[in-house]
Amino acid sequence: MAKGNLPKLHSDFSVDCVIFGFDDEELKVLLVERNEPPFKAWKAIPGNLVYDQEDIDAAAERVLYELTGLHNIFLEQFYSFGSIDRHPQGRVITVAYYSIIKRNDNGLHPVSGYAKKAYWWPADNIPKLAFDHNEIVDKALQTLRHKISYEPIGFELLPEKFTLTQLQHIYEAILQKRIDKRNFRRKMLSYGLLTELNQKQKGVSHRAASFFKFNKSRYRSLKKKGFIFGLR
Amino acid sequence: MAKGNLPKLHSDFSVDCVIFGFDDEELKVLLVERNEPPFKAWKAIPGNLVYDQEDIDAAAERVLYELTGLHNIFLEQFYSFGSIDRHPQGRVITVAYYSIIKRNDNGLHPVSGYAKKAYWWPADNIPKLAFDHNEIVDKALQTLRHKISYEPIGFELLPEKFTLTQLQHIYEAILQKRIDKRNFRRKMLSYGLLTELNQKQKGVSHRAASFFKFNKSRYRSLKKKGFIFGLR
DNA sequence: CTACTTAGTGTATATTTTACACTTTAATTT
DNA sequence: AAATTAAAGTGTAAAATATACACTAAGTAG
Repeated sequence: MAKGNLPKLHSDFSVDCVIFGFDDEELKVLLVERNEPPFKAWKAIPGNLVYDQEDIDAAAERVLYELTGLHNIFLEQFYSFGSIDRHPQGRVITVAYYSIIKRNDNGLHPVSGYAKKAYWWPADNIPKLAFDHNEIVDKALQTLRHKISYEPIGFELLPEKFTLTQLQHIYEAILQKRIDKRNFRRKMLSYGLLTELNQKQKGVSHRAASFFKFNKSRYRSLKKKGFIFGLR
Repeated sequence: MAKGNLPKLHSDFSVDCVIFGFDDEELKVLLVERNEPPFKAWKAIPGNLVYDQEDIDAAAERVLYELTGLHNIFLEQFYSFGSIDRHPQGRVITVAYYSIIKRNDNGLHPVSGYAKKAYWWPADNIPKLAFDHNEIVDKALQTLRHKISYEPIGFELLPEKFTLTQLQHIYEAILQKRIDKRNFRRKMLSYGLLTELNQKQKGVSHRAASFFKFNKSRYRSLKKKGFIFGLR
């Protein structure tokens, strides 16, 4: 695996997965503690080498599952990183994915051992990471921030039923700006894709908010006709 | 290189490059004729295996140079394709780039032999291509169509000096819709990024159009402040 | 029953987008 | 040299969208 003096016609490669979550306050990124020599550091979500029998999308799903115990999660490839010297152990090209998950209070259920030491970090305050992982997380963040302006990915961070205030907080956290409550609600409701449920919050010490759900299948059919769901 | 029965920890990989051009009428894609057995077909721009000593971006630039004789061209990675069976000769993951070039009447000056048989095809009428190259070209087109809505990539298809009508034709070709001339001009000029030159077309049998140039450095500084140049 | 906290709502103004048709200029034709 | 042809270049009104802004409603806690 060490770099040879003659060109080799193959390289190792891996998938990396940047995982975003939201805790009702701010956007978070899941980072794992790297304990292997030669140094100890945080790193972005583990890459995994990909095997010959596995599509890269499937490899990314596997990595995500091993870390979180979750299946059927929003997961999208966003860039591949291939500088010669990006990895100290030799040439490793990585195909990077980002994932957006709903954080529930049960926490994560990692399947494999290496994923045990994973913690959420504020997206706007990422520590120094191993290798080129800061670059990867940055690009994932850029992608997420851009994407929310033309696709309804905010809902991926929320449970099935959510309040408009929760949704607004997500847009504010991702777009990094304050949004007017009335204008936000008007805009979101104008698309006709949110259904108000006959349910309200319980146990809150103030007026209870209505729950809504997002009509995903209706969105998909509108999207085919050129409709854009987004907010700048 | 054939698929083994046991997992291998590496795979071959390549870069592919989808090249767009514009001939004052429509958007074109450069395709090369594939003559190697076992079959003959058009394919998207040649992938090339990447060597251990080469960054993937550099490899893409090299491929582009070999095909066109051009350097310093718009070139951007957009997706990686890694299905197990995408290539008949075994597992090859490819990092795909798209490029936008100015077509001048000199034509192309391919450097390497394999690129001699390259022809421009209308982007909306691509023939059946080898491997998964139709998928790759489709995704490149989607990327281009999306990108033009928030970045001034149209200028990459034009010479230094261009008329507003040329520019409009590019937007129409890429966005696949008619645009009102007055509204288009007003919008484009409103950004303050086009400088009208003291030069006009010559030898045209109608009123001669003014030439303009695009102020790229000014655009870059505006972009840093959050400015978006685009058209939907 | 009072205080506290967040949910929920309307309107006026500014900005942006859209739709639309004629005059100007240069070369070519007669 | 006058008429024809072809694309360049230009303004305005209406519609749609985005923005700015402040109070009332409802539920809980004390």
